Amino acid sequence: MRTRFAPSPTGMLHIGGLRTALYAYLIAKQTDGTFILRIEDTDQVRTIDGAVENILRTLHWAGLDPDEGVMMRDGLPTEEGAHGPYTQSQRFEIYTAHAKELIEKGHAYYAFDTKEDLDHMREAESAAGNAAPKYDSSVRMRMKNSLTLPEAEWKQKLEDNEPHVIRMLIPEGNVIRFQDEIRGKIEFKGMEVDDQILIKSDGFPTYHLANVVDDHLMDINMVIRGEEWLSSTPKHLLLFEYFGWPAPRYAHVPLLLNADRSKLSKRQNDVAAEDYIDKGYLPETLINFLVLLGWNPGDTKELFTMEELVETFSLERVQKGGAVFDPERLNWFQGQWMRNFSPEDFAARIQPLVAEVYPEASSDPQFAQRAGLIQDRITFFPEAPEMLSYYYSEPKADMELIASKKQKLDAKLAKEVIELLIEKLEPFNDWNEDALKEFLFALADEKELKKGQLLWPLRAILTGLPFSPGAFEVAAALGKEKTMQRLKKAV
RNA sequence: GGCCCGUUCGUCUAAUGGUUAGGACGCCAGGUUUUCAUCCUGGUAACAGGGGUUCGAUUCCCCUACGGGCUACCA
Repeated sequence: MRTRFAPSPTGMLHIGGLRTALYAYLIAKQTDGTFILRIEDTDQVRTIDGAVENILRTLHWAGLDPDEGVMMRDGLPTEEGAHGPYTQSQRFEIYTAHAKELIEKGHAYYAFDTKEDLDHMREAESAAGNAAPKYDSSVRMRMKNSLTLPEAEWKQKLEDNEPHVIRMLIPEGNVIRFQDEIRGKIEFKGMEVDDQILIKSDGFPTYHLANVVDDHLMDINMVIRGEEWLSSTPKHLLLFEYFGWPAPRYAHVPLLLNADRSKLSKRQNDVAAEDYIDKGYLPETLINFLVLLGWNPGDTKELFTMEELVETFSLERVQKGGAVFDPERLNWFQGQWMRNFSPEDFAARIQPLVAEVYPEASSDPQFAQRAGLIQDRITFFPEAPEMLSYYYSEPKADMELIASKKQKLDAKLAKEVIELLIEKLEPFNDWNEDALKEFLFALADEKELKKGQLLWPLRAILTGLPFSPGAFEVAAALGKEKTMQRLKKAV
């Protein structure tokens, strides 16, 4: 399969776009095919500087590097492949030539209507009770175009460079049927659409023309795109027919929705993939979460690597209805993937982050062991520095933290406990987690203290944090010297 | 308004012409635990409604409702 992802460089990559790209990527990969990236920048007004770079960076982060088309090389966008250029603004002449071909074949025509002409037309149609005024056979003959103007006249207008567009001639009462890979049979009875503009007055093609021409010229045989394109598919199919080209197969993927089931929007959610990168989500998390928003493997497996997805993904198992984007579930996947790292990988990933705050961490021989204690406790890498702060800086444990209502521990008792700990630990030398545990449990029993009454102050003093790995673990990892120092300082 | 698409627990979803309608997230309860988290056990909760077809429909058909998309010289 040759699939493509064809975003417009109008801003950050949308999370729904990322999912569409993922599906297209998976279909290409599982057929040893080609995943192509094409840039659809035919709207010169909405095109934003840097958007292409952002899209490429995000796709790379997600593991969806294109095989062909626009891609990143040495940090700069470039193009590779035999079907280029892959940026539509560089294919200007191709579209013009194809539009002219359609005119010659009688499937398209020049129109010279101004914005005002069209406004008047719509007003008149509304007044006449036509709720959906269209530029079709019912009004076509009253407008200023090469279908109605004498040939000499419209040719003169062209010569005079009078502003004009090229419109596609939509036949009446046509029935278009096609097979959608996800939805099955789709039927449009009577094409109730405008004579679509193919070339705008600025000479650029519209989506419809550029998309069809490029999908053909780039040998795309499977178009995977959002559901919002379903209604325009008849126009595209008609265009393929006009050109005499075989049409690709189409798969329209369901939309991503807000909690209230409206189309996923900025107002209610973060919609840019970059927002999730910035928050610290792993690429594995986002890919895993997104692929299951609209697809399922047919069994109860939920955790998938990209390799596994390439194996098992299929369009037949893609859902027809839209899927609500549920951040809670996203977070669950994040937890799963965080815990999925081997302890070595986990330590290697967080070490640079911790070292940014505590340079000492980069050469800490005990780093791996210390990191291992927090793997189950953090959901995002950026939480790591704080969770390890007490190894590299003096914690601030005030009495407010040390005394704990929940542990039935007031300031007075806390003080006594600390003194007891100092007294008993001073001569204790078997300084490892298990031995400390055994020793301190026995001590609590002996003094008729609840375990929490003994251990909470120890943990609080050693870490200065309300939540952290356990007291024995930290004491062992910290070493006897530092442990005793901190206890003494707390009194 | 018109055209098109859709509808199973709150959410992501499975399955089936006959099932106690399954799993996961969340939530609740319990267990492990010095805290938090992890982990373990259990619980809560769904076939949009109405007609058909059928011995039997959540499943097939029709209608309705609801939701969504499109209806631009945006993609």
